[in-house]
Amino acid sequence: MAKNSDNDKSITIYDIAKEAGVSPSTVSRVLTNSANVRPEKRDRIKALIEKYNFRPNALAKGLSDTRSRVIGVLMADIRNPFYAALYVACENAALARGYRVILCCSLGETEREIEQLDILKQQSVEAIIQIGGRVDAVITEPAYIAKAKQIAEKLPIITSGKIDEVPCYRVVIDANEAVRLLTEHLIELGHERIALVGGRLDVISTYEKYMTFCKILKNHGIPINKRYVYEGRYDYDAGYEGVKELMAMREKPTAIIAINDFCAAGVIRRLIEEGYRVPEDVSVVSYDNTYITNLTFPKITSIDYDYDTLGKMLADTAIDVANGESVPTFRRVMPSLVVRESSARRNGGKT
Amino acid sequence: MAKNSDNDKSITIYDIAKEAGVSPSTVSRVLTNSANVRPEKRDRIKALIEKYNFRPNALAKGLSDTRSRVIGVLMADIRNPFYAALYVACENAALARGYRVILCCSLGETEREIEQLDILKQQSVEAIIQIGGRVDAVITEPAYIAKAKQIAEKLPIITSGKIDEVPCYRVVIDANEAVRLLTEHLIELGHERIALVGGRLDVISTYEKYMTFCKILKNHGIPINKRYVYEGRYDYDAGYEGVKELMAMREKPTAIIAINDFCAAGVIRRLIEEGYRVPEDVSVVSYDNTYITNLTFPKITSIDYDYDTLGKMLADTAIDVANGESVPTFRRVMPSLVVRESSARRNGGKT
DNA sequence: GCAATATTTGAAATCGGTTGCAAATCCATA
DNA sequence: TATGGATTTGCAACCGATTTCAAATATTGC
Repeated sequence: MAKNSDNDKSITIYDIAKEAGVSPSTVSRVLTNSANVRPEKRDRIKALIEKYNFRPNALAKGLSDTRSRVIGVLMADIRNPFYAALYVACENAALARGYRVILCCSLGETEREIEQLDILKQQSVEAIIQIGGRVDAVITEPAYIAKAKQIAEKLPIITSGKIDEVPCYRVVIDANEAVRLLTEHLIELGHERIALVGGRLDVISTYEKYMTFCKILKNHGIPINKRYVYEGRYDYDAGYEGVKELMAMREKPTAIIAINDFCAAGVIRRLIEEGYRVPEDVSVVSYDNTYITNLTFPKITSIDYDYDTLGKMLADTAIDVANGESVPTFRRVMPSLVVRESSARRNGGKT
Repeated sequence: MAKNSDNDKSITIYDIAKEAGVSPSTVSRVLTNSANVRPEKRDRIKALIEKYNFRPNALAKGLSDTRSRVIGVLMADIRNPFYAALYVACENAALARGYRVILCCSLGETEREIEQLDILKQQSVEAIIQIGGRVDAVITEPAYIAKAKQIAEKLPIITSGKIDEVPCYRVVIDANEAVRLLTEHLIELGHERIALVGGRLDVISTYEKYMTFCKILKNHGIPINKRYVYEGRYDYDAGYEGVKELMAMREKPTAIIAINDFCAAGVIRRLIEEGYRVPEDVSVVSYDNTYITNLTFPKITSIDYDYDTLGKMLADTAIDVANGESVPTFRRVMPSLVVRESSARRNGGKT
């Protein structure tokens, strides 16, 4: 049961070397495939490696060649399916290129995230992927900026968001397109009284969504009603509370864009509790297309980000930069709309 | 933007030493607090550490003192909220004791999981927490056993499940108690025709649940109907399909125990589609108490495992064992029942 | 003020790999 | 068979910490 005492020592390159009757350098060479080794010896060494199931110590390797082959992924909370999906996508992409990934979750605490930037550096990661800007944590505190700046001087930072004043590589979802897809989807279904639920306008990404939303309405000649914007957190409760407020209005919205799937679930729940039918009376759509969209009834129409592609782009950018290749500092990926059951043509139903 | 070229080199203990006019050993001593250092020097060194925000290279540290202060966590899929919750709990507990955590997800592929056992060892983790036995992946293939056995000789393995033939420390949820809580909850509500949906009986943990379930029914003098068991995967579809089959029967069940929350969501969906009301016509309960229980309508009555406690126990066990402390090889944690909206007293309703 | 003891300190070895350089071995050609 | 160039190999230094051991310095008691 390995009480961490007895035969703890692992096999090293020296053991292999001795048994093969060669020098450690030679073993290293076959390990890394970095130079020719006489076939006869090579086979002998390989056999031993096989026999003992030898794996070079990753710590030592990282130390000596100063290439740790590890990248760090920093995000708010892996329990959020949006992040989890992206994490797995990044990891798969990294793995495919021989890199490992270290995960750090700030859980929304700025201080912890600052700490984690240091930890990642300490772990000799070759690059940091910061997946952020999507949750309540508004990480723009000066202390965070300062630390990120400091780190960014040593290590490339790749972000799916945006870190003020900090030079980093950005791989972002085209938010304008996302807003457009949702808004025009609803407009095509005949909706004009469209409400926005959840998210805070002092979060840049949310604010941008709002602005685009207004622009699109204007383009379609639909009047903008500021009362149709319910600011809140990025969770279920925000949706639930938002509906309470919106449906108490005289001119009730006929469609709601929730800031994410969690929020949409809250929206739907409250609507149903109040006796509205979704989507017959009110259409509900949201961003993220996590599996939550399939768990509610009705299933939610949502914006999909193609997590695999996005994750791969993040990881590839990180690894390319780490390898000194020149990489565009800005990339965007296009979202798409997945229509499910929660959105439908507007009817004359109850107002 | 750190193109991984220019001033890549980080500050080392030597730099600090030189500037402080002392030897590296001395710096190391203040770093690890392992011996006295004259206050004057100590302050000087600490100031420099502060000034440069110096953090000792974790690779070098791990290499030299052969204590990596890292434990590995191996699970099927972090995108599953059950695992995610447990992971975060483990990580927090580990962090609190100065340990870091490396996450590996097998994504249900046995081969990948085998590979990851090697990777973790290669990373010099001090212990491996294997959170498993809960999903479709029935990891009992001989190759896996063999590898786990091999690893277990070098490294302590702590599991929330059970790995055949492999000696490991176990921290498990009392499944009997979980089954009992659910079953008696339903019986108290007047249900006798209780169905089991999802899960495969050739998965040991599922089989054990089934056996306990039967025993409890018998204790209450309720006849066992084998047709009320719908085997399937551990997901939404299993629940959805299960209901289709069960509700086609003559004597329909009045309550359903789903193998987990995903499955329960499918169960509820299908019931509603078929015109049943939950819980008025059919009660639905499940295991895991993930946040999914709050997203459905009605919210799901589910078994909670107290993830924080479980995670802490796993992490503490891992760290204690790694530190050579003697630790019980078996621990159990008691689950509890969280009653929500999906279960109610049986009524005479439609059969 | 000096010996004896206690505390600080630094030199050097170590952890387990990689790699530059020079020596050793190989092969082909003259 | 000797000669030259190309391959293969091993030695030794290095990556950045920790730690043992002995030397240097400080403190104490007399």
